[in-house]
Amino acid sequence: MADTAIVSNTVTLEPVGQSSLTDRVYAKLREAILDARIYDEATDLRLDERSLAGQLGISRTPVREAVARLAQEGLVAVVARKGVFIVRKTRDEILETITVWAALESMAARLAAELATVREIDALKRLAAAYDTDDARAHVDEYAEANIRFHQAILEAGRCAMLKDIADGLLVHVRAVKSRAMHEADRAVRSVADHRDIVDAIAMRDPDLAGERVLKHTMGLYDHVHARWDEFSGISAAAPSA
Amino acid sequence: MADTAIVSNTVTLEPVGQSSLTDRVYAKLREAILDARIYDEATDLRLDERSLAGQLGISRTPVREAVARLAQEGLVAVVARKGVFIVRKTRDEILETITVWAALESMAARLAAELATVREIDALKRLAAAYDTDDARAHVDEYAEANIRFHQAILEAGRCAMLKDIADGLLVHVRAVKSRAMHEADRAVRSVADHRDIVDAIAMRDPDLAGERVLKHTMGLYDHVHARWDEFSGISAAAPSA
DNA sequence: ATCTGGTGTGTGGTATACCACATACAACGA
DNA sequence: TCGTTGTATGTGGTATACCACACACCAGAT
Repeated sequence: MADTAIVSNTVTLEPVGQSSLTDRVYAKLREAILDARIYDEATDLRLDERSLAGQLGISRTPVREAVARLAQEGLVAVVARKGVFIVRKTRDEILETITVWAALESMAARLAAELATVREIDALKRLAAAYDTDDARAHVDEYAEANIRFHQAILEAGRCAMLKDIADGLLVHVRAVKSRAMHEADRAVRSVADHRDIVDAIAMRDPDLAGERVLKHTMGLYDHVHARWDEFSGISAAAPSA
Repeated sequence: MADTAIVSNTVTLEPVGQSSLTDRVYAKLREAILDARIYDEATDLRLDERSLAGQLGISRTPVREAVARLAQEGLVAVVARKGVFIVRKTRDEILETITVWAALESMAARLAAELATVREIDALKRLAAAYDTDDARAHVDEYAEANIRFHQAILEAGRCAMLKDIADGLLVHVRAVKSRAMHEADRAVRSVADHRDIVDAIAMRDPDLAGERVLKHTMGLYDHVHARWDEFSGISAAAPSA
């Protein structure tokens, strides 16, 4: 009965962990799918609601709601009376995703050119300069991560939460492709140069230029995937296969 | 036992109404919210899962799943142990929505300039020419609908389903604002002119120009809302109040 | 008259049971 | 041997029951 108020009432105490089971399951599943090397052939694409509920020690209900969210997000597809399957996007879907991503990030760059603080621009400069062309060539996987962070930073500098949220939703699908494409040496090199140009445009406070450069940069990835999709069969986030 | 196959087996029979209850409830609720004049003050923002289930003659489960989808879409907000509420977007959220919309449609216009068929371009021309400035001024509400159709057509001409899907999701929130803004005579007039320019750019097969014009056009709406939000209090889709 | 505390009621959250259908496989017939 | 058909089993879809908490309201004390 006591201990409801541990301290004097004038203190604003923590809003308490309000996350529902559904939320936590959703986050867990999403993370699991994310580093599950989706595009790694032979990865089990199947999810079983009952089995998941069992493993997590909860009922099917929150699992189902979490799965439903993943489904709307396009990460999984649920087929009545057949099962829940992790979605492996087709070439065309990946291309569409890249297109949307380009649209969003380009707009963010425009906004960033107008709104970014000098502090943010400095941060961008640092991110863009962290790897020179040789570094990028040498530590490709590491650079791929830095690359993602750079683009995230631009999205954030745009100060439009919705822009970033939608882009984040697509990130899962773009990530693997991006890191894979990065393995072509010339692409990593070009990426470093492009990033520098993009930051320059933002620093010059030129929205049109910034937007255009981001657009061309991302559509470069589009062209790359468009031309060489077949080589992407069986890609994975980090692929150690003997 | 019989009547499983009504006709001979070589006939591919209809895929049957495969929509689940959840899907239908989702569609119904979405539609209901859409023409519920969300931004009409005094509209009841509350949704009751049990009551809805009762009205529809089904259990809470599909209703909950439908509500969850609407929630992720941002149309409603569910608060634990308090209720489900239709979301009335704030000024800043509307502005963000317009921004994202601009990004998507601008990209669609770029693509349309490259990919649209002559037939599609003709259709766009017709949509843009259907109302001249006087018509637009005279039949504002009617024109507002035509306006939406024009923008939808551009999204479609881009041949990027994902672009259009995401934009459709935002449409609900943009719609009311757009039709309201249209009531300022000069905006309707400018809109007609802008549309013509946009189609021209697409017809000229100039992606950069098309993208830029759509961007400026939509950001015009942004500026308008930015400057005159207060007058939007209590807007509605079609407001007949005595 | 005002404040305090308990209690009733309604909400979304969760657990559980059952359903209809899809699938695989075994049993049977030609 | 091959094809057909019945049947067992597993899946997501739906219905239902119960829970914990939020909130409003009222009784009692001050």
